[in-house]
Amino acid sequence: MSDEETLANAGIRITAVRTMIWKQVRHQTKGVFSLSDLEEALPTVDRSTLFRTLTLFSEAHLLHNVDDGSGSQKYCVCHHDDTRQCTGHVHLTCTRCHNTFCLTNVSIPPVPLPDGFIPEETEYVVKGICLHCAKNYK
Amino acid sequence: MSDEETLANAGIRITAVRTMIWKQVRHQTKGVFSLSDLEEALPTVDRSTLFRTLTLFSEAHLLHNVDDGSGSQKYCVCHHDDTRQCTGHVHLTCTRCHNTFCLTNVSIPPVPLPDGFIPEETEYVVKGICLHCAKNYK
DNA sequence: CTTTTCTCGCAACTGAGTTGCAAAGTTTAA
DNA sequence: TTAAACTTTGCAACTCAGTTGCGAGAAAAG
Repeated sequence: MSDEETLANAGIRITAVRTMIWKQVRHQTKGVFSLSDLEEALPTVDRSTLFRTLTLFSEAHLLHNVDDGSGSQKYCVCHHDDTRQCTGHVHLTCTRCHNTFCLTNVSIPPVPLPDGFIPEETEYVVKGICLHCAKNYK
Repeated sequence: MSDEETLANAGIRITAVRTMIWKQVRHQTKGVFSLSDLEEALPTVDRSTLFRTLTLFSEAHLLHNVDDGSGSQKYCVCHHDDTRQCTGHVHLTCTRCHNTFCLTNVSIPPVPLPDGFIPEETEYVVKGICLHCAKNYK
């Protein structure tokens, strides 16, 4: 499926800017990225446009939002047809390089919740030092 | 133990402002609070002073920091002598009233981590609707 | 081809966090 | 007890991420 088809299938109108953003988002190395990461990669596109486009993609379930506790919103490409599969897994955040990684194959173990609380979404984030940083800075 | 003794025991120099902040922090109703909450409760004290004092208390293990994914730093009074017991439990965040609650008796179930990753801290946050909001807004 | 609607970039603003600096307060030591 | 040294506080200013209003230009509809 081409990039344009992916957007069209999600009900998103195709423009040059949106296609460019989608290509960048799909082909970047980081699994989880922030608005600032994207800003750096695409300096010709305005911050507000990036923000609005990410919001659009997120609402269309092409991306999902990740709260990694860094205080800034992160995004991650959905690789499943079912959006529900995209959330619900564990994330790792490196306290040195500040990258966040998805453990897509590790789902979040459930915990008992108090009666009457209606759960909507769960975040499980492990902060620590990633393999790469542990090697280089040790 | 008096409020002043608590501060002194933690190795914190006592001042009128610090005592005032500590009293407010201990006697407030919310379990988990933000800098803004405190600002509202103590309008005579400057934001920067509140910030520096919270950081000080946190370093002295009188408080601990909570990342609830709201994008703003939250704090919570430590009720244990051992700081380690203060973290490691599950938090609930209400998406309606934006309050965060500690489930101090529910510890975070471990997950398998990739080899070489050195864990430091784990956040487990369940977002949803709290009992109170579920009743009132249903 | 013209009208209507959508998209984009610019500028400006919000809110949380943070810092430099000088004034006020506290401690130390003569 | 008083001067010097140090600490704490408030003010102002700044950063950074996110967000919004608006007008110009692009795309779609008729």
